[in-house]
Amino acid sequence: MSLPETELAVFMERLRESGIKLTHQRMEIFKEVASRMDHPDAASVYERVRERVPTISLDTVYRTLWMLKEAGLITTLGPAHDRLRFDANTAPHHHFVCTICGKTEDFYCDAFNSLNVPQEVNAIGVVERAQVELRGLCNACAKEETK
Amino acid sequence: MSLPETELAVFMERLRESGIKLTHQRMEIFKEVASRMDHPDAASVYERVRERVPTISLDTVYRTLWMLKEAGLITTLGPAHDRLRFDANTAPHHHFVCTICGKTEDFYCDAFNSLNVPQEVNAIGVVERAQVELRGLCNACAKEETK
DNA sequence: TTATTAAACAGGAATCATTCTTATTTAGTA
DNA sequence: TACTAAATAAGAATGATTCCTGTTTAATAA
Repeated sequence: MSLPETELAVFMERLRESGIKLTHQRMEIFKEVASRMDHPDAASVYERVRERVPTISLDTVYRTLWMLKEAGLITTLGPAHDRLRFDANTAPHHHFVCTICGKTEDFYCDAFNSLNVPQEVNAIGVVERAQVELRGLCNACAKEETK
Repeated sequence: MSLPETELAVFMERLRESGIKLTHQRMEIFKEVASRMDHPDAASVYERVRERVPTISLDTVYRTLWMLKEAGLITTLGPAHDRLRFDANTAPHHHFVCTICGKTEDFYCDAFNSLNVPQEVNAIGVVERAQVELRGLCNACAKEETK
């Protein structure tokens, strides 16, 4: 529940320098998502923040989370902003995911195929497969960016 | 478009040994998803298969894709069967994802923080972050499994 | 080959997450 | 304290996915 002073200060500074208004709602949403070590979905953030700000809307939660992502203060899990995708490539391979358009490309790398899983993970579960996920800008989106 | 004989044989054998009926629809859906190197969503598979089997339903495509995943013939991208999740952990870390329940846990590993990205990837785009994604069974689901 | 039956199917309705629209409120500034 | 562009709340709309129900079919055995 407790949040380091610095994190909150970075958040406020980041908004100010981008000319984004610092609202009560944004403050509470950021505090909520930053204080949680699980990976909450929007509905879960909404439920919790609502205890403190009963009139908040789900739409505001979504808008704020995307804004935080835009500002580089949080990230999303899974292919960005996109729907479920299926993969029939059963050979060992890895993924490059564009953080803008969500495009996912396979690539191959022997070194990545034989990663040594750390002890620590055994406490969580049994690993069946290890994949490297590279996130960045694909060439098409990089071209857009330079405008 | 062409699909190695062996892949199709494995598919048919896998269904037979599980007592799952080999239908025309399942055959076409598997052939479609197995022959594509992109990562199609259900709607895209549906559109393509419909050219050959005009009466097929979207529901059948979904059911069949999940069945193929259950049988280990395909995988899904992103957190399993689940919605978009947000992550405020900005420190370098990695993920363990349970393939059954979709639960995602952070873990830390210095060796994984400094992976050498292969040349090949430069042709795709610019990498901003490298994360290892371990997939497997979490302890809770493993316990369920042993029944 | 034909009959039987449980499984699978098609089609449409229902659900659920996410986004959009619009009228109202508010943070930042003068 | 007043002004204004930006942000909000509420509910409608959209879009993906799943459920429901009556019909069809693959697998099996006579």
